[in-house]
Amino acid sequence: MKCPSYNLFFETMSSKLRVKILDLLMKKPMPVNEITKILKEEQSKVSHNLKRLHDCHFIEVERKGKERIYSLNKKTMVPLMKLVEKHVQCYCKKECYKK
Amino acid sequence: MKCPSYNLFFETMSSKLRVKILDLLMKKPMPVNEITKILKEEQSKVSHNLKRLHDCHFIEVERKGKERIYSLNKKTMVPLMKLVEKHVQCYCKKECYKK
DNA sequence: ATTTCATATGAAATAATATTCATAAGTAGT
DNA sequence: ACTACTTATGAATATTATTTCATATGAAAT
Repeated sequence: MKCPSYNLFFETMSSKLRVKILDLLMKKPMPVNEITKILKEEQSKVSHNLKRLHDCHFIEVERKGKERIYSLNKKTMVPLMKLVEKHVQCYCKKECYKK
Repeated sequence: MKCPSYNLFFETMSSKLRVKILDLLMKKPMPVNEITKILKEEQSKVSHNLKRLHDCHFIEVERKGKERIYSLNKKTMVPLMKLVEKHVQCYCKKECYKK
């Protein structure tokens, strides 16, 4: 079992594609080929990026026949995304820097 | 006023030096030359990285004579760090994957 | 106005990361 | 055992980010 560092945590989150994948998995678990179809990205590219996400325990895998079903680690990801969204919105909306 | 994106948020957090700077500012606000001395890093390097942190509103500045005092945006940074720490610890300690 | 100190900035050089491509590995069916 | 299908992986290449270096800016003091 790998032990993710602070930096690896954020580095892994700092890729557009990886965040897109996480957003997708927010809806429901799905196999690799479904992710590639929806995001229109190459399979190996997606697999490499899934590996990064998995190394950080942002996602989990389960075998189902030939497929591998990836699912989100909601315990960490949901509060994280909420926190970031709050911060981003705060500094994008007028209300927040009018005070 | 710049509006940080999700990716910029995480990208900015994904640098060892920048996280070190944030950790320092967690203790107290300080000017650039104090940061450079403590971290033993070049001034311009520190300044470039402070800019990134500031663009994302992770830190704030205040002028004081020739110096510029940087301080942490604790509102976002404290809960963020706690969240990450929790996640990292969970996947580093035995208890968490024994279940 | 010029010197000094503190910090910022632009651009080239360097380092780190991601993507691509070819191929391997695993599974299920015939 | 062979084929088809799904996903993983290694290594070369391409892309992106960081650092460095030279210099600019800005504030205070003389």
